[in-house]
Amino acid sequence: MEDSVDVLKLENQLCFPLYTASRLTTQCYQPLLKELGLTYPQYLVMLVLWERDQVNLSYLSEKLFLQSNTLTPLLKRMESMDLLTRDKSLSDERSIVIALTNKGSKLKEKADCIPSKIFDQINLSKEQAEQLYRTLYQVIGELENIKEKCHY
Amino acid sequence: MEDSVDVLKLENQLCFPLYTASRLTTQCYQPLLKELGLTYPQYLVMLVLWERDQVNLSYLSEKLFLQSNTLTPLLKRMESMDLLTRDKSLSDERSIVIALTNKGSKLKEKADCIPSKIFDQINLSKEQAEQLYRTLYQVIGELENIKEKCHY
DNA sequence: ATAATTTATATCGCGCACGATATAAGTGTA
DNA sequence: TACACTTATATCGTGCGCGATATAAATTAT
Repeated sequence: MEDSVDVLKLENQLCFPLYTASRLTTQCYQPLLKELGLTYPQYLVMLVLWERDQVNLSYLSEKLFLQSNTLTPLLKRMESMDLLTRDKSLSDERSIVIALTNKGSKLKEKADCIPSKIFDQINLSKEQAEQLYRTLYQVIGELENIKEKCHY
Repeated sequence: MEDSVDVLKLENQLCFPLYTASRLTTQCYQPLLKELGLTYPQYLVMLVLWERDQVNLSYLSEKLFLQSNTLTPLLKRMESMDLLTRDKSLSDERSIVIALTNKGSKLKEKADCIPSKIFDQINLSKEQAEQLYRTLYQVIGELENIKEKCHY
């Protein structure tokens, strides 16, 4: 970041390359995920469910930093794709349980090769990637903290 | 990034925190940009135009890594907000010239305080921010290169 | 026990973002 | 010169993503 008089120059913004890198990486996923019939946000949902099946919407919301207004339609589409089911929880009727179908579970095998293919395209060294990872989660932590404070 | 057997664990993905940090930072802009009547992508367009007025759509496309299918409606809305004008180029009728209005130009003054406010929220050290910036542009460079190659 | 408050999720409206495609103008080749 | 090809932008359809709000169930307070 150059010491520039004009703070409003595009090249002096930190969030713009963040936004752009995010979009470009998501684009890289598209052809790979197309073979699985998934969009990138759907893929993220699957990652969570492959790791822990039968969760409520809040759990997905917490893990993915996405709200129900985004997740509800997204999960509905995935249900219609027979990847998962959405049922009311027995212990709390306001809550829904999201569970993988067999088809949804089996999709994991096809997804196995994706992370390394993406990583190859990004072409960062392992050290750079780790540093980037840590910084990004630091930013996320900061912004999540701010968000929680704003609720009071 | 942990050495984990399961490459498909959410915590082992690099692009997910990238995606999330991008979304969260964009959210931070919202209340600030709301006062200017702008969305984040519109703000980016303004950054480019404040720096260099009277450009064609391709220029914006190149600078912002956004395509015409995104930019055309976005610019149209900004034209209707009287921030800019879109006119056919005299030298090439396929091309349009996007120029700031007085209202659009003056908005820069109100935007002046935004970058520092955002930077404060992110709360990275200057060194961390610079490192992040460099790495992000490195990723962008890599992925843009791949994209250009895929056109052949 | 009842009312007030909170919580889990859904709905609504709008602005992107993007793959695919269309349209018209400009350029290159035979 | 005419045709083939390329280019600049627009259109189309779909899936998010998000601020704002609604609905119903659960919890808390009185």
